[in-house]
Amino acid sequence: MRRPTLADVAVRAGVSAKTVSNVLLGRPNVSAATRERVRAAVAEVGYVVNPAGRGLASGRTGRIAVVVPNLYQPYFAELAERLILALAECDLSTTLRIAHDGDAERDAVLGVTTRDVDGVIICPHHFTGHVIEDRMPPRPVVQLGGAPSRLIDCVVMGEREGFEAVIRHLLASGRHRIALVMTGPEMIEPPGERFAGYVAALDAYGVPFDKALLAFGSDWDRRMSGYEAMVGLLRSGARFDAVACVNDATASGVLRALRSHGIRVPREVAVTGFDNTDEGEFTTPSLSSVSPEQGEMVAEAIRMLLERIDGHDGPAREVRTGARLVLRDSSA
Amino acid sequence: MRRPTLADVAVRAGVSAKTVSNVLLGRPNVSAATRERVRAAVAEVGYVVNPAGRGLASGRTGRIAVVVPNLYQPYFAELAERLILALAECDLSTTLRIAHDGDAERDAVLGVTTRDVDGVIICPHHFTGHVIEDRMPPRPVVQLGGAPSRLIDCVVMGEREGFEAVIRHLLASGRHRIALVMTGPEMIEPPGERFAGYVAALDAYGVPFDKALLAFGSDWDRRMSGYEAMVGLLRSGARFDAVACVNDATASGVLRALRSHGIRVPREVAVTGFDNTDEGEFTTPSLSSVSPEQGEMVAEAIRMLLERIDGHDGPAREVRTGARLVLRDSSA
DNA sequence: CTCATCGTTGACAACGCTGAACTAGCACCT
DNA sequence: AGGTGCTAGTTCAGCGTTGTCAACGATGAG
Repeated sequence: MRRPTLADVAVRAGVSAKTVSNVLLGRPNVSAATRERVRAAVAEVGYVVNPAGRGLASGRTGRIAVVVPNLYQPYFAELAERLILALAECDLSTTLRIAHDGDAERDAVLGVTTRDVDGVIICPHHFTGHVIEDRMPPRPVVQLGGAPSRLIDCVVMGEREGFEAVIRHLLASGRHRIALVMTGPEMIEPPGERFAGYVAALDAYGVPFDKALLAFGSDWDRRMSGYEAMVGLLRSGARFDAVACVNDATASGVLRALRSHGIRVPREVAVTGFDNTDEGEFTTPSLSSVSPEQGEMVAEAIRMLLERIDGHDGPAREVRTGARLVLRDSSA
Repeated sequence: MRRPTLADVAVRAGVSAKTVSNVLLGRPNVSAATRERVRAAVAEVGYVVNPAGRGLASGRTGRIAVVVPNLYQPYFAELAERLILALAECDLSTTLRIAHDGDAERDAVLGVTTRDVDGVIICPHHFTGHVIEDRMPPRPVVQLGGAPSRLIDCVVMGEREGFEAVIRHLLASGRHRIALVMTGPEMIEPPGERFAGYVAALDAYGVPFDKALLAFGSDWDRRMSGYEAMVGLLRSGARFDAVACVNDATASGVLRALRSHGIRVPREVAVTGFDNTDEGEFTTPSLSSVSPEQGEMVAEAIRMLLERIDGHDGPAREVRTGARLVLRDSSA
């Protein structure tokens, strides 16, 4: 029982294989009657295109590479899931690549490890457009989150605005010594989006910036990293009444550190996260956070990528999407 | 600047295209000298195979579909990540499919939604081999976790053994009224692996089984589900000194429910999870759990799948892998 | 009534690769 | 000398699809 081919459908419909192909590709210049006859024949013989054949003839694969640093971070897992489902809606299949470090991300963007695809959507961890220098990626690439560059289309989550909003919320509740738990010095210089939001909010309230309130974890999104950073800050003797964390996982570690030092949240110290992951609802106390509009981010990324694949040329674009403040017990 | 083809390499190396192909495929009947010459030529012209061409000619795609119910559960996210990386080691690319419900899982197994692949690895949520009845999948399929069936090769995580171990641990610490938080009645009838482990441990200690200690959540792995189940159990007035949960996420919700009712863990009630996700280290208190040997599971699944793709025929096989008890504060 | 035009369809040649079948050369045996 | 068996390599014909271009019939203008 061979799998039916275009030719089989063609015989059935009494037309040439090429006409069947045209119908399937939605090409113009096929009469409605023929179109209908072909569709019927396709259904009757149970035809499905062979992507290998199509790929060979057209030079396209119908596949998009989605590159994420890992899947254990809920933020990336959710983003990957949304991307896969949204791309499937567009009849595009997906190949997921895990890029553990900056080199792997660069290779994915430059097409070294992503050859068999029409385009790449990268959700970067370390990556910024700068690392590829002047080498243009051989295939369309869209960056989803992270720091934008002049080279690659980028969807920028409203990190700055979101982070500023959460800091303003803390300031408005009367807390003025707000510690900031980040991942590494590189988030300050060059200033990361979230750090910029922090500074902007302080400015708006006329609160002086105090370097002693910065704490750095060793690893971006491990809970342990937040724990270590918090312990370090407590040992330093710095005084603070709120802790803003760059993400929920870090905040989870911070909460644990505060608890183990007998500091009550939010009574003595308020804590906030970022990303609004599922977990935040179940920490003790539940965690205030900022929810990026992932649906919007994904839609924009796919739109831009498809335009590029369709041949759109021009300078790198930048689209900003929104973020929403989610208040829970940890900052009441 | 055309992308180089086999023919280009062949000219460069002074052999036929077929010989280059043979070298690339590691076929015998090529002298060491020729082999070396070809390799050099490949490197010089920067040749990379065109998977579409290869696929069309060979009938294989070099791609495996990995099917998971979602990515927001750390257990599946980690499994997917491991699978992707391990398959990449074997020069197999991966297409990740999200199958939200049993129908989607069945379609993936039966090849309806997974056409362009050489094989399928399914990490099931609802799926059991029975739903496909007598329809044989058109492509090799391996099931990773879940309930085995007579139809499909299956890697069974040592759920029964692992769950029995954690219950024995609770019993050994003197707790005899052990509540069990599960997802739905179907885990009891037909008996799920974890439920079987629970019963076996009770038997071994001569502790009578008490139906009043069973609690059911609405959803498999949502934290909220554990929360609701626990609240229900507390309202029922049942008395217990330990709660064993079918997974960490459920346990996280249970901890929250106990806390909000002022019940101290582990002083009054011990709590255990399953899966040993990262999160368990950061709950309050930290969560005792069972760690499945995912590395082993993944390796076995891939081995079986490759054997099938290589033409191995025969009845469905079943491989059991281990699980390891991880003790933390929640059951001290 | 003829000719140009337009919309529709078909013939054919790729696309890059591999399987099957074949050949040339050599060593070994009878 | 002639057959046999093996290795190293080649030739050729597709695999299923789409792009190019030519051919066709119908239509409308002159």
